[in-house]
Amino acid sequence: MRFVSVVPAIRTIPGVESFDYSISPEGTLEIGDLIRVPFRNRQIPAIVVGFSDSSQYAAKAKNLEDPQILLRLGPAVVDLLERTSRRTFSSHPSVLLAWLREVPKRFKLPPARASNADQLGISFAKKETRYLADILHAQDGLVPTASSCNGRTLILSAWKNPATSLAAELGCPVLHSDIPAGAAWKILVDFVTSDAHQLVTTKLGAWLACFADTVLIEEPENDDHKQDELAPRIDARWLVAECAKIRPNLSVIGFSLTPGLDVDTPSLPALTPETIFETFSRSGRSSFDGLTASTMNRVEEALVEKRPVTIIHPVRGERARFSCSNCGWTATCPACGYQLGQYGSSGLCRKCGRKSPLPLDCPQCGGTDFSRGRPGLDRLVEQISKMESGSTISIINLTQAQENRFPQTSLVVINDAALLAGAVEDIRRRERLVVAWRRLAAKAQIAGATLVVQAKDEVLALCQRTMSSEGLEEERKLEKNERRLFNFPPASRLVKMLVDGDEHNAAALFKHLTEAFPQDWNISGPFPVPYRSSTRTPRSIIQVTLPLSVSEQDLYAAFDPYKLDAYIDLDPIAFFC
DNA sequence: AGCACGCCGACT
DNA sequence: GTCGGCGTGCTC
Repeated sequence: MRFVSVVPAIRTIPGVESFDYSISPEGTLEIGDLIRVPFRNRQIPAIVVGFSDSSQYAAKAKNLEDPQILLRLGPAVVDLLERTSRRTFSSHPSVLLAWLREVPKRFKLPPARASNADQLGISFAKKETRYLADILHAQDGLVPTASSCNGRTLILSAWKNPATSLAAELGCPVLHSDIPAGAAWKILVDFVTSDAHQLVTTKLGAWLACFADTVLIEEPENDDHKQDELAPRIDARWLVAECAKIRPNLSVIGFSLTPGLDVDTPSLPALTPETIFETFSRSGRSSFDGLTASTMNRVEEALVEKRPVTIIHPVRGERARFSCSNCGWTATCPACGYQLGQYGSSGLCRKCGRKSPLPLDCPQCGGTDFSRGRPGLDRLVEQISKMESGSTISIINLTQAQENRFPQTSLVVINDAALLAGAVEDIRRRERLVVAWRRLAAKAQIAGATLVVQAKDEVLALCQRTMSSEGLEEERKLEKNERRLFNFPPASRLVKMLVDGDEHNAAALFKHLTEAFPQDWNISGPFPVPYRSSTRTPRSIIQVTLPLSVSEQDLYAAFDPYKLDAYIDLDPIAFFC
């Protein structure tokens, strides 16, 4: 009797890792073949991971007669699957499901063999990151590099829209979460079976690095390369690096604007767009909410010169909060307790997204003036539309600012640069702000645009400073020093554990960890996650800080026993929440 | 009998 | 983490 072990593309808890089926001895299956297997009363895609003459499930094993091979993915994928499962503490099947998502029920493609150039014995693989102000179009930027690459090239972009425009520019397909299953499958098969091909993908296609000769990573410093939902939390950058360990012939080139704190680099690109720094002050207000008088002068000048004007307004809706200007009462979400933003005439929870009505007058003092909260984008749009030639001004939110290019020679206004980093308080806040700010400044520079930056003095100083190489270097030193002081990455290693259930649950695990882990590992928590929508169970966070000297192997061994009790994140992108 | 619902073990 | 089998209890 001969058996094949497969990893099916389904969600399972850690521990349910593979399933055995009986096969005929003269079958042609190979490790890494993607097939369909009968599972319960369905046929589901699964990858072949091993063969054996015996199985502890022999009694249950169903027989695979003439299994249809969908795609020969090969052993590198199985290796990467194994490593990813180990690192993310999620099961092999769950990781495979995250990679394949949905295999269309019917597709008319002959069984094809995925390949890469490994067998050619090429060994001049590059591993480098280039620091450039114009990461796409500089002489050694991403686009010229992609065009000059031989073989198969995978291009990783952190966001859908930039990925799409990059693909259009390169004339190649794009893969992201909004591509329908059938089309996505075809793109995937095309990429892994053709000899010379380019593909732009967001994080969900990062595992295709198994089949690339070169991987190009846009903005490797950007945390949006990581899938930060619950499970599996996969970092596309880690996946590519791991793939390069499995396949030494893989070239990996990053194109970066602002190096991460964990890398040492001699060259920090300076940014030189035309920039006007506008400090907020009481006297300088204009009649437009959130814009200073001097900013509005610039806007009017630009309109006269017929230059396009873009205002980036990072507060969505009508107001950031619905708050009484008399007594300070603030509307909160009845479901989760988080602050409500004002969207039109109703309240919208910024945490759980629930809509709820807003009172006409303050339930605490009876006041009717709710103009205390910061004015939002919708409000500004309305005010601007009343202005003469206001219709030619485009007002965009942070996501749009992040994903779109600016028009040539335009005037770009950012209302409160401090909000570029998002609203979450975290020790990484300043780092994120610098990354986001430099990204914005680079885009203005590339477009030949003038940038008007509004913020309070302290933020303006940070922005101004980090445009130059020396200023950025100084900021990096400061930041690294602070991390050392407070014992945060990259000075030490931080592991985040998310525990579901009531606080006793988390407290019990915490107590257990303090006894099980070495003395010099610092365990803190459990911190309850403050705002959860009412339908969800409570959740707590435990943080473990440990020395950088601990090996990967020891790390895996230490945390593996707890993978059923908590979601474990070995490289969290948010340190506090 | 027909159907909705909830529990609990099995999935190969 | 799901699925589905089975028991329960309600309705036609």
